[in-house]
Amino acid sequence: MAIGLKDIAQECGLSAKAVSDILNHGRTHSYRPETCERVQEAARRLNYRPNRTAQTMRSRRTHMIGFVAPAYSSEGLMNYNIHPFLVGLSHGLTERGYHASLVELKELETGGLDELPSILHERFFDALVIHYGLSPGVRHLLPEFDVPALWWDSGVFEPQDCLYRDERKAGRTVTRRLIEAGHRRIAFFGGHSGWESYLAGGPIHYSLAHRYEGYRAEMRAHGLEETVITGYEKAEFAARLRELEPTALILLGLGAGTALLFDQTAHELGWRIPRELSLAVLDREARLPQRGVLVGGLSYDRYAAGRKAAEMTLQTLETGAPVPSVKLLGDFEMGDTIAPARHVRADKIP
Amino acid sequence: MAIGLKDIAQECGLSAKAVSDILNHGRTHSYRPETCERVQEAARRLNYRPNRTAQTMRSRRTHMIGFVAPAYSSEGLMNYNIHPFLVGLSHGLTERGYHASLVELKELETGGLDELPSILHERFFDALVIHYGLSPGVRHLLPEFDVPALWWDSGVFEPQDCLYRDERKAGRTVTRRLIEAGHRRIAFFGGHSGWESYLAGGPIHYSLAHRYEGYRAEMRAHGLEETVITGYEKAEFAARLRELEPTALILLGLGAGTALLFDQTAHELGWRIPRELSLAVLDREARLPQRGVLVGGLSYDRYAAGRKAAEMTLQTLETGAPVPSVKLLGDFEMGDTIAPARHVRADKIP
DNA sequence: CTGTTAGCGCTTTCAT
DNA sequence: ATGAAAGCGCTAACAG
Repeated sequence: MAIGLKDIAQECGLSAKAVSDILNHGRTHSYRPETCERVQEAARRLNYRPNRTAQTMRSRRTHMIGFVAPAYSSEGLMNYNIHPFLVGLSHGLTERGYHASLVELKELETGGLDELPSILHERFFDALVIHYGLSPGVRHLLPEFDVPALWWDSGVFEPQDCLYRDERKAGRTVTRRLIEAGHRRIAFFGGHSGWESYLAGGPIHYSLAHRYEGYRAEMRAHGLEETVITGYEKAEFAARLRELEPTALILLGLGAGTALLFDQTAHELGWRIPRELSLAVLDREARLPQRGVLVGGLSYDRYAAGRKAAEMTLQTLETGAPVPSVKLLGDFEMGDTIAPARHVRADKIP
Repeated sequence: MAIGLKDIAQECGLSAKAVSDILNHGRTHSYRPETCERVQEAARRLNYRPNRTAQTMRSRRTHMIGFVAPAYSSEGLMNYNIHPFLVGLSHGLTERGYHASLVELKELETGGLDELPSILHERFFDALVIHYGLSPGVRHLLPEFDVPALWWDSGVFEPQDCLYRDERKAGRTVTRRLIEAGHRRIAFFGGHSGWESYLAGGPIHYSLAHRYEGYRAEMRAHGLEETVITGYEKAEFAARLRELEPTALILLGLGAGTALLFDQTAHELGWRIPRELSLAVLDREARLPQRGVLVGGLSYDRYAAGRKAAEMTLQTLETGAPVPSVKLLGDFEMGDTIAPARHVRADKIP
């Protein structure tokens, strides 16, 4: 049987209250140093461990924060972007004695919710941090919880309790920086299949839509025309590059496979990156090790965002009131893949 | 005030026991259907929510699994590899009503532990899954917990309660496949700085050391000599390639920046990937979207590993006994970056 | 400074 | 089939 406060109390001939004060609340000043000594010695000797659950039951605080995110299909690919946020969140919470716990939400094809995990109904978490993938409006599919909730990158934009990167501004910023560097034929690379359906009017994660909208708005503001390239098929990609002759490509992000595709295709056309073709990403994860060629574009420091989320959550918990929403924006870097458009042939400038 | 069992009981003129049976245990068969109906209706109407903490207190089970990992320095870069494992773990646990909670361990420079987070002392987690980054032997720095613990990729190799990929075999497998494809001059690319200190006898994560050992052993078994290339500086890297003229490079992994470095340097030498230079990674994360050029090598399905960890943990919890350790190994794929060494000049074969 | 009492919300006997 | 009562380990409130 586990050792409890009572056992220590009995051992020392004290009340459980005294032992609780001394061991779990550091209220040693209320007792004789000698008493404290004796209690601590007994606790060590009997290997006393406080029972967090019992403490929770009295204090009504679990010190647990639920990180709520859509479940990943077991066969599906995953979104690594969540990781730095989660680490930042956990880091910020841990410093204050809180912990983050994962809660998966089953999303339906329709964008609705199947059923909420029962733990969300069980008065367990002190607060929730929600990362919900789908389009705005989804918020109202989730019931009102009686705990504070912070919405991160969830397509929820309200004056309070929201945290997100300004993706429209991200799109505009990268586009503007390229234009400032002399680029005129700037194409948007929306690689994966969801993109084509989006351009045809279908749904897509708000962040991607906003980035594209920002790109388009900035292009138009400069009297330039937007162009989109989709698909990863090499021959097709090469043909499209030859046809459009862009001097810069705006990318959602860049992995090894796509980097090789771009570099190899560029070489086939006799181009070099970045001399004849600049690559600018909209989402360079700030805490991912950057090795070799530095990919240019706008960063997103999700680790910092996670820490911010922790801070906001703890503040809400402390004050009992909502916190003002926070908008994030990354830093732009030219890196090794963005160069001024010195080599644009004059006849190609619109 | 929150609605409890008692309130429902009072509302329905029943005992708390009856309400508990009906609402939280599905023991409806012991009561009149009409009674059950009334209770459920009242629960809905009064918005009754079970209190998980109180349930836990009685059952002595929190249904929480601690995922214990070293804390990341707030400024540092992070190891994304943990993510798919964590998602897999959470996925496997969620299906059975368990949840994963993050616990960060403060690591000292010396490889020891500063202090354990207090939650590990508070009888909170039903079990732990530990991912400990440092060298073997560290296990004994952690105290014996009175809960089951599973060690993932922690440099702990015992017959029970361990889960890890066989990294020596990984090194051998990739090397062997390249040799079978006709390669003879196969260099090991240990990019980052930790590598040079390792070769000089310093410490490094066991998985990297094992991979290199596997490579070396397989090379020697075929009468071939190991060679190592380190560093990401382009000119130096190009010079080293020209000097060694390897037909294949074994990499720990491959990101966009390194991919560009390799492709651009290869082109400078007049080589093409994979025609004159194959790239084989030891650690291709299986659930990361593969787009564009498919990077060849050995995969590591950390998502599956996480699910396995969940399965093992739940089994331990069920049986109360340790589980046999499990060794993983990935799948080898040629991809688009590995080709047979058809173009090796005869005079260069050792 | 220290002890006593009364719960937190639920579940588990045990009795009816 | 249903109810009464005890108690999980801890702490807040109150006494002295």
